[in-house]
Amino acid sequence: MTTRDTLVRAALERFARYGYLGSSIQQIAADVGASKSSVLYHFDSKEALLEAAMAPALDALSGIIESLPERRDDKVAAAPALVTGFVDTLLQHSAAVSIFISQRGALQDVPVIQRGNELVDTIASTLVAEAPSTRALTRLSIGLAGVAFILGEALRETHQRPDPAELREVLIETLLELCLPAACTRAPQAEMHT
Amino acid sequence: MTTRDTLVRAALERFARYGYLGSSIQQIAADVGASKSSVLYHFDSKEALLEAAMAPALDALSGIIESLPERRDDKVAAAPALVTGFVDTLLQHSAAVSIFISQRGALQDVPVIQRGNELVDTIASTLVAEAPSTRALTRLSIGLAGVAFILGEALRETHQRPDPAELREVLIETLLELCLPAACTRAPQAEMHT
DNA sequence: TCGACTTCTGACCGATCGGTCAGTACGCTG
DNA sequence: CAGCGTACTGACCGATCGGTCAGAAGTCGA
Repeated sequence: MTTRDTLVRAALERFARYGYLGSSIQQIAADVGASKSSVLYHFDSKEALLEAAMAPALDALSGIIESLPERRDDKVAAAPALVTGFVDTLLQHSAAVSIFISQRGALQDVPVIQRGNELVDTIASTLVAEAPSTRALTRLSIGLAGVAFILGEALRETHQRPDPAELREVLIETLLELCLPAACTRAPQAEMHT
Repeated sequence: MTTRDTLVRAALERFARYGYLGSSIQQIAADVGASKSSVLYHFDSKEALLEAAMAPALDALSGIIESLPERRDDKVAAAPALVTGFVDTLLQHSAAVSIFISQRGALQDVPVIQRGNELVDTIASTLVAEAPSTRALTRLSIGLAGVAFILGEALRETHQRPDPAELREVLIETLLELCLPAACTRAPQAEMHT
């Protein structure tokens, strides 16, 4: 593995755990036994390092939504496979996903974050294209943000690590449940109208 | 309104929007037309300012879980009212909730964040006391994190602001759905075992 | 052996950070 | 008026930040 790749991995972990603003180039360099100058030799700036670290995840998600419009037959039937692939991609890039979800507010001026925002907008508008109700959009947001949060939580060393396979199944199932319109009615609906 | 209260409000908004590490005392002071020294006169440190800003939200949530063990009759029947009160509290303190959820990783050494962590642990263990399965816990986490994310998103000026009343209902309904064990079986379960 | 290129480093720079401190303006009480 | 506590400020401090730069060390082909 090249020094550059090592730095990207270290940066990804640091940024996910302590935040982009909470991580210094010095610390990332120390993590891999290099100097701050070495980091700035491989990457033009701290932002460039963040971009290099986030790029694979963004590319993977871009790939998913590009191959999306092909299957147009039955949305409900296609949903499980779609959500499964989506969750697997999120799991593969959990650190980057966690960085994006929890820090996109503070980093709204960073280009790579803006690219992520556009990507999310595309996903959202695609998934709820035919029923862009506030309700559907909100449920989808809860699902995506919740899943991303779990991903970020899973890569911390505290608490016990859940079984990855079981986690994957629960994520897929829950996201699917939030994504599809509620087919079966809930029993007690509280005192809400509807 | 006293200068102190004004500063707390400004800090809450800054911290939620740009992150604790992304906000300087100088900026918060400028938001209210005061000087940096004035901020440090009212609060011993930047951490103390964060604590003062988060305290009302943490106190409110503490109040909720303290009044929890009283109703022990039927968990399922009590859930709607409980979740409703919970969501309303989160809505009242949306900025603080957003700060906590998205920055608790980067601020894990800050005492007020640790207090929040303990609070969340208490809530989680209380809500899934009788069925502490990974599944139930994960679903609950997704719901809480998702709702908190929506809250943080709602207080940004970008995009259109959704109808508060409708948002509240969707949040309650969705959280309730994720909280209660799935009473009715989903139709297509994909190619997962189980 | 001699450059040329890549990789990497320590020294250094200006800016900004959180925080300290001496001092000022003001209102109240005696 | 004097004295005192509250509210507030500008000047200043050390530390750390991201980033620049000149140069050292190694490799490689001519």
